[in-house]
Amino acid sequence: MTVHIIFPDGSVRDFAPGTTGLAIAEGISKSLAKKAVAMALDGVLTDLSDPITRDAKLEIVTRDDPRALELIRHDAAHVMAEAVQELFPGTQVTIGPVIENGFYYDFFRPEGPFTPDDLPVIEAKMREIIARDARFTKEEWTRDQAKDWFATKGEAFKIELVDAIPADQSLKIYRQGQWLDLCRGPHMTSTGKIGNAFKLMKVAGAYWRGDSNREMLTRIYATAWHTEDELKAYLHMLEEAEKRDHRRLGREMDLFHFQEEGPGVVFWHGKGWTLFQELVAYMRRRLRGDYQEVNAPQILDKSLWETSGHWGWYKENMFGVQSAGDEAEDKRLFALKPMNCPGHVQIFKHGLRSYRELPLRMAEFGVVHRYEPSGAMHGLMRVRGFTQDDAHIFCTEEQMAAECHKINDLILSVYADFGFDEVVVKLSTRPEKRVGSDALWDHAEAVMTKVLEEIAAQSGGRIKTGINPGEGAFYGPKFEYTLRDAIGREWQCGTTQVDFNLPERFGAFFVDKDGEKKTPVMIHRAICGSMERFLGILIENFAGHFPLWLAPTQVVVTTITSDADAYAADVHQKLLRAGIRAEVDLRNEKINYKVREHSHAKVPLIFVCGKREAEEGTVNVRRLGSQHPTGMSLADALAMLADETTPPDLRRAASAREAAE
RNA sequence: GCUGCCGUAGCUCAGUGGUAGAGCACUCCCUUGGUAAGGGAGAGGUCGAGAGUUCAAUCCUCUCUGGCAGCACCA
Repeated sequence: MTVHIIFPDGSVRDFAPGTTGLAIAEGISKSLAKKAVAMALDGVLTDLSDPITRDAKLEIVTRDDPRALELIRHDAAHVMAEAVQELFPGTQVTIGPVIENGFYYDFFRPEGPFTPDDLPVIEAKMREIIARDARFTKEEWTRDQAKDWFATKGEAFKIELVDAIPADQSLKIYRQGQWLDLCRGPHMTSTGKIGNAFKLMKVAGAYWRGDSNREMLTRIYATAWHTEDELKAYLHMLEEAEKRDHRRLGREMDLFHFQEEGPGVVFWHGKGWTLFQELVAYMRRRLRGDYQEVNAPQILDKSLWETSGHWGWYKENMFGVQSAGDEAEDKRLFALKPMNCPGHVQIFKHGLRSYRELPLRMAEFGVVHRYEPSGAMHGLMRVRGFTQDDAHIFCTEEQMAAECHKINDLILSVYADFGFDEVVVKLSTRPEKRVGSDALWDHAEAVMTKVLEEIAAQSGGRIKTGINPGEGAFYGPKFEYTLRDAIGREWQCGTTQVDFNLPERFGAFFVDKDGEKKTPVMIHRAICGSMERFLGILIENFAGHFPLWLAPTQVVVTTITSDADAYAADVHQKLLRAGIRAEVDLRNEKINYKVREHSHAKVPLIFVCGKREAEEGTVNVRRLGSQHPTGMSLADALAMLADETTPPDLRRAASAREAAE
């Protein structure tokens, strides 16, 4: 009896069953055995010391293998737990998974959470443990054995974990020196393999098992990498992300602010509002022809929200409104709208609708208010009052798939206009808490699954797709669109939600071909989602360097000496007349100073006008970030601006016109 | 909402149980300088709000409020 082992180069060798990966590595070369940290059996990472009992493809995984990174992080989590227990006896360990860019470990500490001051101490102890280079060894224990051990150690959380492991799974214990932990593995061969490219980042609270009714644990986040250079690069990336934080840029670029009296609501300044309006104007143009834009009231009687179901389900997240006058007799309770859909259904219901009107697409840049939990608020990304680029499509069931496609095309093309080409579309299926029959859900999910497949096929693989089981809205399945920004972060923005519930609740219907009343299907859809949040994403994506068509100030005209003031003012006027968002800076400051200031403000173009330019009728154009200004005639500059300030959709429209001529 | 941290000038931040300081920004004066900080002077703060301890609180305690990080939430 032998096992056939296939090596990466295709060669096959036979070994006695039970031969370990380490033995095989040693058989190949001493140096390989020394470098090996784990193996991949048929692509599955496994302990190097595991006996191989069946035919398999084998790869010896060395520390510099990309797959080893996960192991480095996981091993480091164990070492962190050991370090903490060595330094702080009485601290209980819980779980410590690998996450993107690193790992964390959750501890329970009766004496209170760790502080940032504890981190360097723990980190130093970790380096000490790593230097000891103790071997990782694996044992299989029985449940009772494990529970007894953790009971004597006072590890209540581990006992809960042991109980949570399914009966058919064996229970593995990994030892490193004197310390051990319950773990499914795999691990590298010894703690020394972790290396030194790690750093403890921050402490945070986290609920045991993610349940807000359970104990609050103290979590330590850390990052870990193959090499010091990778660690450095990661820390540098974090600094970059901090620099482009939209809250910071919003302040620096004078776009918006928040203040105490309005938690979670935005004060848009002139420049920020220009940006906002430019985005809305763009979206409006994209809707032209297909949608009718409407506007539904901001406050509506409570009863309407009872009918829609919001009062029952989401009352806690709604703002109630009524007369503030003490003497007022009208004590009717209204709600500030948290969603636009009930309003749109009212508009749909106003008058008899014919099947001929369907699909009826109703859009609104509706301002909605939601009472978000205080801890959820985050700059523009999560606010209590925001504007949705919302729309509701009333259609028949037969039209549903085509409408989903139409929305998909619009969403992808909008994202592309902002430079977002990497998009993931996920289908969220029926949640536990839901309305509607299983047959209805079966049908809706089948339709949308097919649409999803078609979306993936149409994109030629460019658009990734997936499923979020159980994540659908209570009234129907949905698509969620996630885009990736310039520094690789993902943002869920667009959504398409099929709704079999609301039209019926409100008794909305249309008259079909056969003269019968039918309930329409309603599709909720948003592209940017929240305009505020989308702008936050754009600010961070562009790091404040907006494309010219979006930039709040497109050009600043400025002078070198006051001799050119009149000329600069004239240039400024001509730019304004050409529809350019231009400012003029005639301050008695050095050109260095003015260039620096407008560059900090991220103005894309500075037109410098000196004596020379005034005499020649030219401007000296300095682009943001460029050290090499170029002179050109004012006419050329205006032509350039006319071209470069054209939004992408109007540019397409222009070339379509040309093609038609 | 939960845990921890924080709130001093428009911004970034020092500081002390005896009612406050810097740099940048702002205003004025000098300077007219060719592509990322010229010089000088001045103005600007009920030290987040309230209560308590104290002869005395920006500083210590409590409550509230807002923010930050993470968790939970996100129709």
